[in-house]
Amino acid sequence: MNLTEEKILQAAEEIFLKQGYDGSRMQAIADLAGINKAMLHYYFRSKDQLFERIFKEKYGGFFPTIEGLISSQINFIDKICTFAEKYTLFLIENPYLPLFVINNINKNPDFAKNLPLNLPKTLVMSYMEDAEKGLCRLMNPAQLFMSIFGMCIFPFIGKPMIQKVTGENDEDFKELMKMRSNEIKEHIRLILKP
Amino acid sequence: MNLTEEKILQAAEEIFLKQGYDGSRMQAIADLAGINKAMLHYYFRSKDQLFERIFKEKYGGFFPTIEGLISSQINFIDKICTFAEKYTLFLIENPYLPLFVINNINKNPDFAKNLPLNLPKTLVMSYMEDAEKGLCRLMNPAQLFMSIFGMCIFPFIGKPMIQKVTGENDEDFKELMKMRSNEIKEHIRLILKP
DNA sequence: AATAGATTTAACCAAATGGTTAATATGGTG
DNA sequence: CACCATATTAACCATTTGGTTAAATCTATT
Repeated sequence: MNLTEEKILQAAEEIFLKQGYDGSRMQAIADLAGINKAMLHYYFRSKDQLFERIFKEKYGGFFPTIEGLISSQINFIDKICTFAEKYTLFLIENPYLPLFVINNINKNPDFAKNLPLNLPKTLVMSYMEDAEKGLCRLMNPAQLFMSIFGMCIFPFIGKPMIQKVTGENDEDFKELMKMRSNEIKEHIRLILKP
Repeated sequence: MNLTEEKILQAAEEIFLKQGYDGSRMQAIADLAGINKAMLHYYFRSKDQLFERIFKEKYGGFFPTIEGLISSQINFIDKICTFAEKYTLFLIENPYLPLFVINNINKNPDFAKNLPLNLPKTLVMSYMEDAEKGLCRLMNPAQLFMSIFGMCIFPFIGKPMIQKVTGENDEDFKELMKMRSNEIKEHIRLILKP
């Protein structure tokens, strides 16, 4: 992979993630990459193709696959708590990802077709097993996972609002997020305790 | 308020809410309203002003004010549960609102300045009072409210993904949402039980 | 009916934007 | 060096888009 191509991808990622497809300008990407606009088309033909390249690379990470964890044989509560922790740490490093992915799937629901569903499906199965054994409270798994993903994702899509309510600056917010995973784990345990 | 003006506002609301500012075309709004594009500028001068009109009208509803409820003297757990129920019902009727508001506040954080903060602030105070009395578990209120709002909002911003995972159609999804408020109330009670 | 003011329309405009092209530079290879 | 493919650039193009204008139509008041 050549240097120009990489500079373009890096710039495109930054612009597309923050501005979305409609809000992004090819010229802005070129400027950020420090190259001529024609290079974008030389390497990626069109805005659509450049965007799709970034999107496909990024949205797979929406349900980050933590292979070893989800297929391991530990009990569901520990498994989902570990997942929530790793997911939160992942989102701290990729704070723009949730809104980016959500927006593009809402705009073009066809993209959802390619979503890697193994993670949520494996988790649901893992939950059902333990719930039937009486190891966790029984409920509709969709309801459970909406709550869990909501707790994990909301801070990152609602950051400006949260900061407005709490009056925190970015440093405070990062601190709040560091403590977030412990709090989520606690909430999950309370919800699932039989 | 004259008829043309109302038709414009109705069309603008539909387009802006679903497509966002950048994705919306003045021509599309005019077409939907069934009038000439020049009328948009005649009544609202510019796209920005038309958008701001819609946004200000809509985003106040992100924290729907339920005056009687938040200032009532019932215990916090019942109060927040009732709030979650009413909020969910409100979102079922306004499913595009969360993503719309979130996107525009993320794009232009200055808008957060005008957010009506009385609702969250009153709720936090109400929580602190009861927590100190030992009526609910003590924790960082920001963490609590991120979980609650996350549980309420996530289904509406993640709808296409949820449907992909569960394989549900729109009818099924609406049914799932009807049961959502009971589930959230249960989760909140479990999280807050002292 | 005549006048005046508000409303509506078709045609137009300038800027922005995604995309193309033709010419030029660059770097490796015989 | 001469050659050739690749990489890069400036200038250009067609379309889209927000916005304007001048003329036409409607509405009420005298």
